[in-house]
Amino acid sequence: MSATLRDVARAAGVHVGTASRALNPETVGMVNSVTAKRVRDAADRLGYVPNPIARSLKTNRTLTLGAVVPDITNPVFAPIIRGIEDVAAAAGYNVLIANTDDEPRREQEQVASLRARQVDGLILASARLDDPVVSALSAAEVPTVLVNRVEPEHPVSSVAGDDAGGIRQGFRHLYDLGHRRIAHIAGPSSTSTGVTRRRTFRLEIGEFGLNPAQCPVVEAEAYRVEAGSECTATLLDAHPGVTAVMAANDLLAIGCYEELAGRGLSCPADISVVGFNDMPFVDKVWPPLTTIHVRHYDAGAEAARLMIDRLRDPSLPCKSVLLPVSLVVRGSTAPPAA
Amino acid sequence: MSATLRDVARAAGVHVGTASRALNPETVGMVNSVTAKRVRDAADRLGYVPNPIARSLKTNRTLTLGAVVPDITNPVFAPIIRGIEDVAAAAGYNVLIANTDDEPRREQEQVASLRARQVDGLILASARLDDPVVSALSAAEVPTVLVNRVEPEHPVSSVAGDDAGGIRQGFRHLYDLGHRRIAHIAGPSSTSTGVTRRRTFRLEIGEFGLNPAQCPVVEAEAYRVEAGSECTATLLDAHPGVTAVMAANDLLAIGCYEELAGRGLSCPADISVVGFNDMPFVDKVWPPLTTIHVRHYDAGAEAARLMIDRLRDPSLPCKSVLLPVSLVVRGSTAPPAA
DNA sequence: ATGAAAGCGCTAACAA
DNA sequence: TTGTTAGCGCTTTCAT
Repeated sequence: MSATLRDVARAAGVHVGTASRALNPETVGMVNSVTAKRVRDAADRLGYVPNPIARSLKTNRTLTLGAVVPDITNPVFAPIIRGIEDVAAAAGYNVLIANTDDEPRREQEQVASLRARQVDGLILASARLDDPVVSALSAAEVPTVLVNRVEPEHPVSSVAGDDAGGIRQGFRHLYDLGHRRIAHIAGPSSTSTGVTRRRTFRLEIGEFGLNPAQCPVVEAEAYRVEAGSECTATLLDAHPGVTAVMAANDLLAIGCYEELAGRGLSCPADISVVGFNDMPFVDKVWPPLTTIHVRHYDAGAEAARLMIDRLRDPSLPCKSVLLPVSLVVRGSTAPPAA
Repeated sequence: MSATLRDVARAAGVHVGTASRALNPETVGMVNSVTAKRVRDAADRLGYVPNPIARSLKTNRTLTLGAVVPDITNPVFAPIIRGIEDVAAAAGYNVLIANTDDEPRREQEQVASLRARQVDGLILASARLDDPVVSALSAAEVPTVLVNRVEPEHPVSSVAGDDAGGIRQGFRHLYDLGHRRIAHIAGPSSTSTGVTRRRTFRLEIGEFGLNPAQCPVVEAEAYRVEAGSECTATLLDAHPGVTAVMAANDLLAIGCYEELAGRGLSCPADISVVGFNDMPFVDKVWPPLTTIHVRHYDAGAEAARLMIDRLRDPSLPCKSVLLPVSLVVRGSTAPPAA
């Protein structure tokens, strides 16, 4: 096996305690610099690698974060994870990832498992609205940061894209193009993104003086392509006059594309479509999707930063960060047919 | 803080050793079943959660696996990770993920960091051909499994898609369509996928009796969209007569699309394109990409299975699994123009 | 500035 | 079957 601190101490002719102090940046000040050097040399010579398990047992900190996402395979969450990992790694933290597939029970289990593993903090991208897991965490005073989702009820830190701003930009874009019959495929009302985007859409109808009866909203069961198709079908059956649809997310927009194609309708000639998120490759579909760009990587990075700051200074208050988003105009939007 | 084993023991009126045995499935046989029940009840009552840190310190096993990928954001690697996580979780293992961005130095650092964290085994999706990291791991007898990449030189377990079979299927498809001037955009020769796919392509030229001078190969610097565009440009400049291109990967194929579009060439009317991997959304680009489907999730799952079997029984020999792949014909291939 | 020693929570070897 | 005890490798308090 590899060398232990005791081996290093012996090789340097000091006691373990001294060796420990010499090797720890925070305590090296307590030790004579020449002794410290002797210890460091011995450590190098023996290829000493500290055992974080032993340290954790003593310090009650694992330098490990838990990250819970619905599905790491989802193009929205992968960059979030990457952002978390990058800043965590830079701060000496590792991150344990868990997928929930959006099932409350799995979320519960995964969080329990991560807590059992003694993670120092939990970053949740999977929080539902009014999620009991979040209340439990907050009650247990487990450092928690929400990302991509928001929880107005509990005092937890969170970072998310500016959902309302995004919808506003998309709406204005369609309006400026001349659309007056705009539909919304809303996300699940169990998600904060779903409800915020939908609420903002509703508000915009009034804001622009459009006729609510001509601007229908239909809610998707989940942020999935198939749900987007189904909603589009419902939408078009009930409101054939719609000239544009604003989807709560790119996946739903793609589903919308499919239903449109299935009906022989062309986008954007017959119907314009706007997505949300600007996932990778959404610029390669046909037509290239006009959507709202969200900086998911930055969201993850910021969440990790919040977490680490909080860990360093537990007295820090909760903080909610809203990341700016931006409209990316591509090929799926055009003026309505005359 | 939460209850410790000592608390449980006290509450149950037994000694820690007994409590430990009673709570551990593998040793519960050594303890009187009524005592065991008493201990279990006490544990439940106190909400006892074992501290894996303490256990690890004693047992030298962390029940944690390390997974090293170039980039978790890459649609090929996300499912691999997911496969790993799912089977790992089912076996009680957690997974620590590290990204290398395909930089050898980062790979080295990440592996070192994971080893320092005492992971029980390492799954590498980032291995280059003849990777010194792999030799080091094998020399240090760290349980290692390669996924998506293969290392013929060292005795390590690996699981990968059938690269040769995939290229053969794609080649035959193009040949059957009538193509005789088929080009290959090869992956980096630092990857086993790059060299195997390229070598097989070369072999197929002979196999089908085509003229090698009319079937050029150009190597991409990396599996990236831009590289695909550049290679296509080089290819078309030097061999304007090519009627089909077989890309070593979907990203390269998409890059090929872009260069084709840039030159006003149409796919598949002017040039057919075949990808490799069948990444998510590649069926949504235009034209829908004909490609080789690889079961990445299964690859990850199988890799984790190999790892866990090996951990349970270290005497098990190394194993190399080749996953079958299949051609998915979509819209990017057609007979050559007359 | 350094040494000595206790102990984090658990497992396992040994005793009884 | 159960009790006892010695650590796993480290940090940290208390002496010196």
